[in-house]
Amino acid sequence: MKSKRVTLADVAAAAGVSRTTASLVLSDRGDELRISEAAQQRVRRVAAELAYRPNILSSALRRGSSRTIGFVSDTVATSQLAGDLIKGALEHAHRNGYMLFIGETEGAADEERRLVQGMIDRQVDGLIIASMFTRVRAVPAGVDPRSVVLLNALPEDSAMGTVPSIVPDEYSAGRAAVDVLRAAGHSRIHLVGAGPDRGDVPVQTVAGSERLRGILDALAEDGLEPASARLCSVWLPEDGWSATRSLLETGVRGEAIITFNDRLAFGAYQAIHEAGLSIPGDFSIVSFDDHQLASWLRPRLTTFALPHYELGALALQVLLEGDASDAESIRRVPMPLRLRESVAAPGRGTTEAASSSRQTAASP
Amino acid sequence: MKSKRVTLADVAAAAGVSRTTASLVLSDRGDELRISEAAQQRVRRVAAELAYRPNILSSALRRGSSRTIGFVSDTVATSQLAGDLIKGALEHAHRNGYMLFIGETEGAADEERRLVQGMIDRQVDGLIIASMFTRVRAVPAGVDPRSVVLLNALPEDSAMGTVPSIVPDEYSAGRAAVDVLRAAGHSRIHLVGAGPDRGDVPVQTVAGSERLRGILDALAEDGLEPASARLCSVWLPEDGWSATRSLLETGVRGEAIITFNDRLAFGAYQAIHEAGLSIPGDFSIVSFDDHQLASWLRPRLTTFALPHYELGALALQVLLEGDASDAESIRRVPMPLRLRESVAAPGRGTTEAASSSRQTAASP
DNA sequence: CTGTTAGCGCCTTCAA
DNA sequence: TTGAAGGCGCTAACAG
Repeated sequence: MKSKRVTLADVAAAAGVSRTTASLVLSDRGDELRISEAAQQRVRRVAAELAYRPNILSSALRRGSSRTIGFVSDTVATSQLAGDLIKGALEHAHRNGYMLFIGETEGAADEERRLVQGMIDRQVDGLIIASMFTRVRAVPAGVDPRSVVLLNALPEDSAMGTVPSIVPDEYSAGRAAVDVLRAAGHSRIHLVGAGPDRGDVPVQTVAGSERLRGILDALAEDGLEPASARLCSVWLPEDGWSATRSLLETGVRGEAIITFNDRLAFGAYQAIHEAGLSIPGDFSIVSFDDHQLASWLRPRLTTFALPHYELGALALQVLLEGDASDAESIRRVPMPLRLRESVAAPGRGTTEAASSSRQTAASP
Repeated sequence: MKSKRVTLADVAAAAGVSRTTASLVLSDRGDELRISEAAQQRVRRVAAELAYRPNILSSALRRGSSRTIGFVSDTVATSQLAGDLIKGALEHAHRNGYMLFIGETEGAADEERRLVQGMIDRQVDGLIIASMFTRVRAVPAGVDPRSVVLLNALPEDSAMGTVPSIVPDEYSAGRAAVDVLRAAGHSRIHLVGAGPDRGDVPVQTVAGSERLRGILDALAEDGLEPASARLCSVWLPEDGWSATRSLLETGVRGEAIITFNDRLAFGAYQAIHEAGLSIPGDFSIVSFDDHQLASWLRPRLTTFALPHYELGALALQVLLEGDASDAESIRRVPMPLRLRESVAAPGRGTTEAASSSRQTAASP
């Protein structure tokens, strides 16, 4: 980068001491090893004057630690939902003097191998293996399990307990979604995206099955079942739209819907609005993710937020603290409720929340 | 990371040659320096068997290049719009054997200084200084201008010409937005977000003033002016909603709107729909950004895409190729048109595009 | 054709 | 209290 770099030897020479002395002073061990106050002052002053900066590469070579962490994800950096995953990890890293390498694999195993290898070649102190959506995945081969953490991913059975794992607490959020609607007085709750049985979820989505499990458990405790459920193999607005249309055709009104994510909810809003119905007057809706969209919709969408920032920060913290080998190696981070205007008491008609002046499905 | 690392010395010993020989063979200079075929084979075989990987830190120390680039942005990693900026840079880097450090400053100057410094301490070969939205900004102090590129940012006058800069071609997109509407037969074009005069843009947005300049120039060439214009100091859905409502109150119908970004367009859709009007029957809309949302709206939104991926990739390419010191140091990347269903010929009533079965503003 | 020697910049014994 | 020497892993000069 820069042609001429100031080295420790330069500082030592300019201060008239040996490299050792300069090194000790600058790593704050001068007092400990009783180096004369005068010499210390001189070294510090000269270092400041020359704007000396230790070369981390050489110190890494000598001491083993590069103060660098690798962050490898399938496609997390690019997804908006998960940008905060990186952000949490980055900020925590920088606060502690660490730098982060970022890599995206697009799900390709050989690309993952190359990225992980490239990071190890650069002597990273640890690796975060992240996934955009929560899923079960293998730990890359050939890495020291003591310095890896899975982020938004669960280890395969074989690696269970050997590698720490950070995931959102989807199960509790599922339960809480039911609680919100029950508290508003609803007992007829329709599901859009998954259900009615535990196995009725899109393939490979941990979030789906955990949310569903939480919902069914919470309902069961009140002796209830979903009023209806529609499985969508993909969770995009379009899918939410069709599922909700199909629900509307059954003629139900004044009940509640849990959509399995906010994009499905967006589609549900559109379908309900097209049918000339209103939210939350005709349907209360609760969702998951807290996509940016959720607060753009009108009425604003009640949803459980994926705690991306916290997940990312925690991953780094676990990695740095290194107390990885706890028995409790899976950490579930709470998904906070964003209580907004899409929920009201059951029954057709205008409710307090529904009486706002801006009523159409998608008005701001 | 790993406790025991295979070193070049290990390979040399196992192959029964000196470290130099091993080094030469493994860096493919064996033939050049005429090392015996037998020795080369042995070295390669042993290296493969031991899974030898050169330690890039030590080679960086010796040779100067760490095959690592620093990417510092204000808040780009977290924003969805700009995730592809990083992606473009990452992929181009990885394809060329480079690794990327990522840093986010949140716009804080001292944080930026620390991050840049942290990267230089790790001997990065170059720096990409990125901005989430296009703006004019200073080059960080103390970095070699030959190894820096500004991404989605323009250098201050003082640094103009010394540092390459990669930005979207907003001006041409502004012109092209007018062209799209003119080609559809529109001559009455309303602006939502900026205008009517060149100076009427939110502060500090290069995108705003360039888009506006392009629009006004293109109109002027046909002897036209905007039919109306509404400046919004912020470009969120809410702002587009109010501006569009105010436009609707003037009673115009069957004309065209250019919104200055897709979130404004989202608000415009909502307002038009609330008024019981349709797109593109009552209003044709053209926008900028190609936000994810644009293809979720119904009818899908015609918009000019920010070429984030290309911007990021080009930044890296310019950095690696090092032909930075061209006279032409600002590179403008075209913003491709995403022609969708939100544009039709002027005049109230159902048009071919408007006759689709799904007509409400926000239906999927 | 191959090995020896000498650093890159830092840290860490070990002597003085 | 300070300095000399050696080595982390790699590469480049220079011999042989």
